Amino acid sequence: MGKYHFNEIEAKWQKHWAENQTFKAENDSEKPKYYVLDMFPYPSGAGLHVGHPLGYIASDIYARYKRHQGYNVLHPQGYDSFGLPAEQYAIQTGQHPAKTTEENIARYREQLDKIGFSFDWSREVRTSNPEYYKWTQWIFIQLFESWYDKDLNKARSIEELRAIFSSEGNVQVNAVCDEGIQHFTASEWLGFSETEKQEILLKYRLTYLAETEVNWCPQLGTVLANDEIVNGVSERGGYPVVRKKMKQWSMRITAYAQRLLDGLDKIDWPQPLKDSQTNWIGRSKGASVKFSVMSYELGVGETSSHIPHPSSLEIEVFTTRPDTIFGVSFMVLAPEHDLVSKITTAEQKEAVEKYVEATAKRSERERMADVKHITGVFTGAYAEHPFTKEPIPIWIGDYVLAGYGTGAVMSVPCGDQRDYDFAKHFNLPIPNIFKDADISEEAYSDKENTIIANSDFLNGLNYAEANDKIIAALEEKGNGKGKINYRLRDAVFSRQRYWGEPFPIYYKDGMPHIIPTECLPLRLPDVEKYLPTEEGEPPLGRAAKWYWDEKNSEVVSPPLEGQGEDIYPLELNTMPGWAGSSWYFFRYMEPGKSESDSKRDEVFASNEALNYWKNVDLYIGGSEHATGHLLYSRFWVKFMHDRGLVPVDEPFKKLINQGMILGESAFVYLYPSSFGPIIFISEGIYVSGKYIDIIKEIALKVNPKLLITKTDVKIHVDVSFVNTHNELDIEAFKNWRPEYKDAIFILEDGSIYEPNSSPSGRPGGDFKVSREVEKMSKSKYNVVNPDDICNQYGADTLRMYEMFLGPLEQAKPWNTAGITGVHGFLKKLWKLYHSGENESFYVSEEAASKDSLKTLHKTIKKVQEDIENFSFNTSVSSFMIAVNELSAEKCNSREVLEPLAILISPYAPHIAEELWEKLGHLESISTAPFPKFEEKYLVESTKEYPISFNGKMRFTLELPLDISKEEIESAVMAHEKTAQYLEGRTPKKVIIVPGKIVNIVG
RNA sequence: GCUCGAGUGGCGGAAUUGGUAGACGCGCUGGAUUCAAAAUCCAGUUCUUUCGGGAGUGUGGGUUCGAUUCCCACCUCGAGUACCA
Repeated sequence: MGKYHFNEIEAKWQKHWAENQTFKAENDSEKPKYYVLDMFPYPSGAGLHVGHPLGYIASDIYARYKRHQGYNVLHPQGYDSFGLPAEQYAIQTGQHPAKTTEENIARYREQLDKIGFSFDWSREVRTSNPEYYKWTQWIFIQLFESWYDKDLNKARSIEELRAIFSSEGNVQVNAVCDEGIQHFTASEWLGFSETEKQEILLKYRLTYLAETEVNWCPQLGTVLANDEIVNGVSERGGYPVVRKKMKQWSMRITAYAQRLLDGLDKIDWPQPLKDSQTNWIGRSKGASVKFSVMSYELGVGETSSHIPHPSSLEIEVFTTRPDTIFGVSFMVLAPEHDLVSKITTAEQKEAVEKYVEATAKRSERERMADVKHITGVFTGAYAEHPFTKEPIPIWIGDYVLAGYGTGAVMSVPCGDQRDYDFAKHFNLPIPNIFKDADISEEAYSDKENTIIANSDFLNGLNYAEANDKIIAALEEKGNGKGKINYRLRDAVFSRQRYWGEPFPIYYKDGMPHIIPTECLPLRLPDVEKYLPTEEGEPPLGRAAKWYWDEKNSEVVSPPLEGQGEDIYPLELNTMPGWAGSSWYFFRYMEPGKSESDSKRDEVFASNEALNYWKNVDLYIGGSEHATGHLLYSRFWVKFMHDRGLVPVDEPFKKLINQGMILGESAFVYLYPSSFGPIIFISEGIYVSGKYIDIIKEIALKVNPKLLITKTDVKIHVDVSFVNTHNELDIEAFKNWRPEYKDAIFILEDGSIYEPNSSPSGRPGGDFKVSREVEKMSKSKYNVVNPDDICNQYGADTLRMYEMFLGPLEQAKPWNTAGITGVHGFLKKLWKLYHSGENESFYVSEEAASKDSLKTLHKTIKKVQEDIENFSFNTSVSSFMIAVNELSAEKCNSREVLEPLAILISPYAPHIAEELWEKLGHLESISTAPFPKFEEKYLVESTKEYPISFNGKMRFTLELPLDISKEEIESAVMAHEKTAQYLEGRTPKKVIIVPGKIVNIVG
């Protein structure tokens, strides 16, 4: 009875919470609302490891704390269940991803339930559920049906754009759209065919089709992510990968660049995260400048007939330093730049093509990171300097990336280090345009302290003056203008994959058309194989029925030759992972479908729900989402806000990043002997090097001539075979892999392992492994499973230990050995309430001691501050200190033990509920008011002053707190130890900070 | 390469605004209890030392009566880098 039976207690309360729907959020409540959300988990086949719940535990503590504070808390959970791993698994095994996803979710749920989270599961969402992705498709259609009005600075409906075109053409329209759209009048517009109109409208839509560069792997017939490419070849299979242009759906996120930047000031996010979004968006002020390509009559070299219209070609560059334009001595285009093939001369053709081909094999990241190898090729062509009219050689170089800016740079080697290095390497001129600047060794890039020289009308001006003057001159000449440039690129939205949302799009006369919203969801069709088709089309190309019958509004089989005139092919790509996760937080606001008032079938979320919950108050997740999910969802929310779909324009008010929990991998050293079984070497023997002689002895019996050399081979061993003392369970290890069955083990003491005769009596007691901290992953065999921890120590122990490991936002290694400390603490806590006979439950109704009340109140203060600062690790320490003190004081009064149970309940909810019930309460502890801190219990009358000499603390002295500085000084100077440390010197100065410190200088 | 973050005992980490460095826990050492083990309890545990002391928060400088904390330069590790989620 008296013992802490965590397994029974936890099962009992988890059942109680589920049956009573204790954590169900209300959409209609007198209480203030609070919305706590975790980043969407992807249900992987490996299940949860102890690193995953870290953030969930933190947010759960916060959610429970807020309930104690009297809030109506929404704390939901669901699954981001579309994604690549399930598809990869489907390719390997042929199983439908829906099936494996379902299984993975069931496993996740089971694991999550064991940890005792206070989730409102009635609101669960799954992105791969048609009931959910219907609305992802619906939002896509809203984007398709919208354009961005720069004058009003918001998204508007395409219908309004059509109306403008019909009444006044497009000349006055100030929109974010494709480049180079021709102007037309209202009457011209009305004269266009529907297909022509669609073609034009597509250039304005917020989601549109565009040619974008991708990593194409011809053998796999698919596009790869950068991290699926290792050393230029595919991670899977090792096939070559090339950069290739492909027509894909894009999202005009660049329309929102400035608003995404401005919005950062309104949200409470960690500064590094804001910084990374700021840098990602990359706003820079400068000028766009056009350089004409020179015809050969103006340039040098032979005349060349392959330039179609001499001087009509232009290279547009963006520069942040237009003031340095007179320092331009060459230009560099990205090898993929459209103009490259048009301007390259016959002599340079071969070299250029070779270079372009070589560049196509390099990844963007590789090109950015590699600054050591300077490469490039001269195109043979020249551009005309807009002011000096001098010819400027045009080069191509892979340090210029096609997707950045215009994919071309004007190179000013005296002012930019990369240009400088390029010029030095290829022996190009480096004209100096800075007064008194030394550019013999490196470029001079300081723009604040510079005076422009050798620059015609800019001579003698500083950066700001020159900048303004040159922009004015460029605008006057018509070959440039001041411009704000963003590094942010439009987001590619197509994936050549199966396991994602189908686009509600079909193609008619080559133009995309949307499926009527009442026909949604457009369900993902079945395919017999999850690979691309033989023609290199995405997997949806394999679907038997994947055509749209416009007349009957249904998905049909492909039409036979000459038949089915209203039947059109459906889009074969699917949406990316971030589609479903860009709006899911709104779905949770609407009650789940099991509720009678749920409107989930009619709307993505009802207005009442959206207006009640507004935005997420606290969002916890990893910083790796900084520029993906967290930027895309802000974009979608701003768009939805523009179109009046949601009342807020930022999704997450406060955000906290949690760090990664790392694993402690175990390794065994291996000698790959050629003369017999594999030999494994215990850590100590390996480190000392003594193993060589031992192996020689073994080898001697086989063949005395064998040469034994050192080994540095070590392999991962499953951490479940290793105990907390780093000792390997040899028998379990031998059974792990058939090839280890007959292996020889050299033990820590140098002896050879014999089954059943190990010195310690247990199998393999004396074989040690080495440890290393690595990412926790299945492939490293270092995964620790939370349900194992729950079974052995309980969920409350797991929750507290995860918090105890260290600061929430930092990465830290998991070490199961340390968990006993936290578990012991919970046992001690239990004991505090079981001081009766035979360890039975006992609390007294008598007043608590002064010391106990002091312990309680300093703990209330600390824990409250800690929760509000997300410093959960330090509050676990405070609980330990509190329980240690109360145990020493033999405290058993209700006055202290009752508030203590509430205090600890966000962290260890099961034991808290159990104690609460034993204290005589019938209601769950989850909404009991949080204890109130009272200063009066903490007031001190004296202070133990540290007395320092020259900043070094030497002794302490207890003095009343209400005495004056002078009194402190005389008390300190009168102390015998003071004289001892002064060794006869007279102090130069005595620094006294009342209540803090005394420092004697001299 | 670029951007951001982190370096404190054997280990995880603590230290409110610049004010007693190492709280709390693990591990380790010794002891109590036990036939024994587990569990539990008690004491000790930064290093060094001639036992007076001395050194000490990645390295080297600086500011200050006083620096883990502020400033400058550097080193190492980790994360992100646009189709992993």
